Amino acid sequence: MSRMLPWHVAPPSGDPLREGFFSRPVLDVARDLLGCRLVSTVSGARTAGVIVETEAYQGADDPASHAATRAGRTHRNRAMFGAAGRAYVYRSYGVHWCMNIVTGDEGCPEAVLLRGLEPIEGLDTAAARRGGRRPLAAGPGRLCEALGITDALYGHLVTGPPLEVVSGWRVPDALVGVSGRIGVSEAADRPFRFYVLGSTGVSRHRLSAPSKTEKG
DNA sequence: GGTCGGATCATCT
DNA sequence: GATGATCCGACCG
Repeated sequence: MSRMLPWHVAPPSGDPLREGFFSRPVLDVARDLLGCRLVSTVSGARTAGVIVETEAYQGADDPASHAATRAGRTHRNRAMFGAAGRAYVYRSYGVHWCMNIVTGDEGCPEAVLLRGLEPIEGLDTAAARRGGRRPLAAGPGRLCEALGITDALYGHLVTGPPLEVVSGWRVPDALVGVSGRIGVSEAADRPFRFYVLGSTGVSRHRLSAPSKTEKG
């Protein structure tokens, strides 16, 4: 069941976000990214969608993060330690690309995983990239496929082409859902996932995630 | 409607 | 050598 949302009735408008938007605490950025647009220009094709689901990964103390203390700084996660506003793209399960935006202060490895969006521009291109499969961009792997995001964009700033985040509508608190994180085996219960209630771009996933707190 | 197993490989131990 | 911030198709009801 989908809800009527602002971008369904009003033409998109807004300006590219600046790096200052991203050099804030990761939870603030994750929440405020809802309603913004992600625009990619890859191989001459422009595709865009409204961000409707995000997940925060909070620094070295976060055991679910690729940059947890256990792992430390590696070749893969080096972008997370860099300046805010850059893309951290990685390969998931050897199959999919997933994209984060680095937040916070340089040296502090925080990032927001983009988990879902509602495509609003370049729908034909996105559908072709997805081989016609639906949903188009609900879920981090699908999102990257629909927008043509690969590791070619690793470390790129997201403040201008080929990949940029544009301000959109401030999603009211009443429409923002908060939950634990999906697919992680540790600290999954931290309320670091943000999504737009009623949006078709929010990923569906298996219920009854295994509880990590159970003990003998 | 739902639940389940396999794909597939860069990365890290 | 094991793991994983996922997705898809098969199968069951």
